[in-house]
Amino acid sequence: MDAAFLQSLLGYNARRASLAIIEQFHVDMAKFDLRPVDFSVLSLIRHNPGTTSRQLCQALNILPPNMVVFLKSFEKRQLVERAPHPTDGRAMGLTLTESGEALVQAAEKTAMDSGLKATSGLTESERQTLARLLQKIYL
Amino acid sequence: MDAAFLQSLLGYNARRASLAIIEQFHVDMAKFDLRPVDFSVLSLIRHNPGTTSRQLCQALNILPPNMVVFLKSFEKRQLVERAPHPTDGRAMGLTLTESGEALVQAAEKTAMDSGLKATSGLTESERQTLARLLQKIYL
DNA sequence: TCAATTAGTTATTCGACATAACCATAATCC
DNA sequence: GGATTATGGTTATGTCGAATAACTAATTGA
Repeated sequence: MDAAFLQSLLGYNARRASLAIIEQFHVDMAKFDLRPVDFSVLSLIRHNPGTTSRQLCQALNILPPNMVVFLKSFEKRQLVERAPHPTDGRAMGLTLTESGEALVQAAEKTAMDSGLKATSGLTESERQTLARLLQKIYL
Repeated sequence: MDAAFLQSLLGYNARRASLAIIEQFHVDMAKFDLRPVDFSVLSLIRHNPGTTSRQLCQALNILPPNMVVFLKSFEKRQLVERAPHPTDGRAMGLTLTESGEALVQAAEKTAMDSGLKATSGLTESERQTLARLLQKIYL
């Protein structure tokens, strides 16, 4: 099958590569029962304690109704706590629980390893180049 | 919002970048009424006339039941023709119709332009580096 | 020859993502 | 200060792409 033309398109390559990396990610994250989007949300809460649902939505391009579902499941799993926001009576400040902190810390370590595994054909310098070029596209 | 950790992950960058490119692609392809997957299928048929549904499925990682739906719509739009396969009585050989050929040819031109537009912050040499590194991941 | 495999199809399900409508609080502006 | 508008959050629902199960017809091969 001649796929030379498709392979000349950056979008095609970006999509195939990101699918490959995410598939590896999915496998490695299974032990934490976290999907990529779950991990992204939790990691952002970890590094931005007290953040609001709305801020997470903006950062990750997720719509509020869907975020509600994620946060509910995190609360049920006792990974995240919601406290009244100090200055905005409508909002809730989000923080990790102690067990959430432990889980996300371990998951972040796994996430880094997973990325290395998925790009084992690249040198460290190539990885940095790749990350830099990708960020130039979407940032 | 501090997203520094997520941005250090290749998978996160790859996903965000591919979404950005594909969004542009979607906009530019609207005039042909083709989604990215439609375009991929049609382009592969163009460059592999007589190919079978199964081969397309393998090349694009699409499951057969879903491919059936795509091909049906292409046939209805008179972009693709199905002929009995010369050697395998179960299979059908796929080719573009005359109007399909014209449409895909124009769409391929648009696809290349769209990729350039989505990566306008990159130099041509950076684009080539990016494509090469991405292919090292998924091929 | 006959069991196992393969190409293609139908019907259905699952899951990610989007829309519409709503409540409570905040901010804005006469 | 009070009415209006905007915003954070939520519920219910819809849409669409992707996956599963089950089937027919044709091929392969032991």
